[in-house]
Amino acid sequence: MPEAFLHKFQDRFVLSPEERAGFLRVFGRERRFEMRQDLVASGSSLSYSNMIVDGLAARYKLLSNGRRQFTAIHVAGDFADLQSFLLHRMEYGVTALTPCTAVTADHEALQRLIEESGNIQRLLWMDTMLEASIHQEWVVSMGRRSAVGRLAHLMCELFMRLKLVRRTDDLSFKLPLTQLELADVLGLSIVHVNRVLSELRRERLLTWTNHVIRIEDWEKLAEVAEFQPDYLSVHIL
Amino acid sequence: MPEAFLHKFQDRFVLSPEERAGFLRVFGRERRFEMRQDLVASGSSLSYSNMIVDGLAARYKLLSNGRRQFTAIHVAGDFADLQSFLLHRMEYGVTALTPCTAVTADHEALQRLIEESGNIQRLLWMDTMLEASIHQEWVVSMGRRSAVGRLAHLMCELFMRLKLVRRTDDLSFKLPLTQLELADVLGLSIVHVNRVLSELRRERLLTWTNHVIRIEDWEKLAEVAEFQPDYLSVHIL
DNA sequence: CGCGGAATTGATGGCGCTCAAGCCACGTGG
DNA sequence: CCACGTGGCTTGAGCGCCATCAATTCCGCG
Repeated sequence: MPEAFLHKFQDRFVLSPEERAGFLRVFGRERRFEMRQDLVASGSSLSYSNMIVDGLAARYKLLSNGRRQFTAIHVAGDFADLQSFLLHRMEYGVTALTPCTAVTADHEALQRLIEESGNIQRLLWMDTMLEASIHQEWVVSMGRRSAVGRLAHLMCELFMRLKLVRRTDDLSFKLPLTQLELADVLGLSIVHVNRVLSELRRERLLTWTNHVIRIEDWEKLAEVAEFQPDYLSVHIL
Repeated sequence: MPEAFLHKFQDRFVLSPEERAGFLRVFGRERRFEMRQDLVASGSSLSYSNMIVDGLAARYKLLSNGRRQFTAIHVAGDFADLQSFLLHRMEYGVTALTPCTAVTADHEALQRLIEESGNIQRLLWMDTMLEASIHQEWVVSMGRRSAVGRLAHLMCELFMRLKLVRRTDDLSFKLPLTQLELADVLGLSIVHVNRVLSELRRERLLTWTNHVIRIEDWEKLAEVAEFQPDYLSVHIL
């Protein structure tokens, strides 16, 4: 299942068969998490990192009087906490947004793998750079996009990322979040998320029923979002 | 001058004398940029990367009808566009916020260096992870902090980062930006930045005169900002 | 059927935006 | 020396987006 990770890089990065095998071998036991269960607590130190292979997980930080902000959403093929490998101490928590399964990469094994293959280290480095790109785009969203644009942009992004790892179905994908969680992703209030959603529905850009997002009008949605997929290093669709 | 880069990691990461020498050798000619001159244009491909050695630079993205959002501020010791090394195409612009000098690291030389020393590749990887941490904290700021908290937090962050590379003087540091630029960093309007600044001044938390920020009350400023410096992987002050 | 969590809708208020005007410092040229 | 232009800062008025609070309604599930 960790193959999803490799899908993200498509033809941009090819490993030799041995590297590929070595990479896949680094992943150990599979663990299952309930919705809302934390995979990793903020402040902890770990001897392994988690890669999501199914479901959605998210990083979050808490502020005083209960405010919460998600800083990243992880889909299949994403490392949730590679930070713990390099920086030794997590400064955010990771929680399961949906029932979610992860495989672990033991840090010592990862270390050995990297020493054998600088190529794989480069691949992991590239992955964190891609993450950084996404963070930056979120900064743009929160700073300069309207609530509608922000939501539209997130939906475009998730669609593209899920498509890369083959978790979409035509123009729709599973998104079993609550509106509260979406609010904490977007930096909005739950009530306003509701209204913005209804606006996108009214304009026939997308629907969200039974926990499934269906994009009704990709062109218009991308226009409202001012979505430029370059930052995902993707060149499809 | 690229030594500033190494300061950031303090004792967390030590290179052997040879690695250190090799690392420093990779940097070539020094280039000087005027205020508001672009070091790198969005969309370009480069054969080298820029490390800031003096002044301030910033990444930005533009949206329709003139909106601009800075996604990162770079101080001495920061790579402005390491992205071009791994991803080949810049998806943001980099501009000089102040007169600014940079040294270039040729990609081919960088490549050779990395092949010799996985340790250095690890160091660079760590640097982009640190960047990602900062981006994430910005997301938290923009999503869940008030305008006052946001500005306070930025000042705390800049102070710590500049201190690490020895660009502070007691509790003050040079920050020769305009309020417009600050607005595009914080995702606020210029008018509101002005008001928020005057509030911090009124509360005697900081002053900003002659392009110098002076923190008058670190404790209170950090409290208003809810500043937790862990994300900078710094353990001083 | 009844419960509880989530979604929706309405009312109200405030933070932060826009527009507009005025101020100040600085440089330039008559 | 003054007139003028320019760029940045400051302040006020008014408004709108989005938050908060409070009801209801919807829906899945025991």
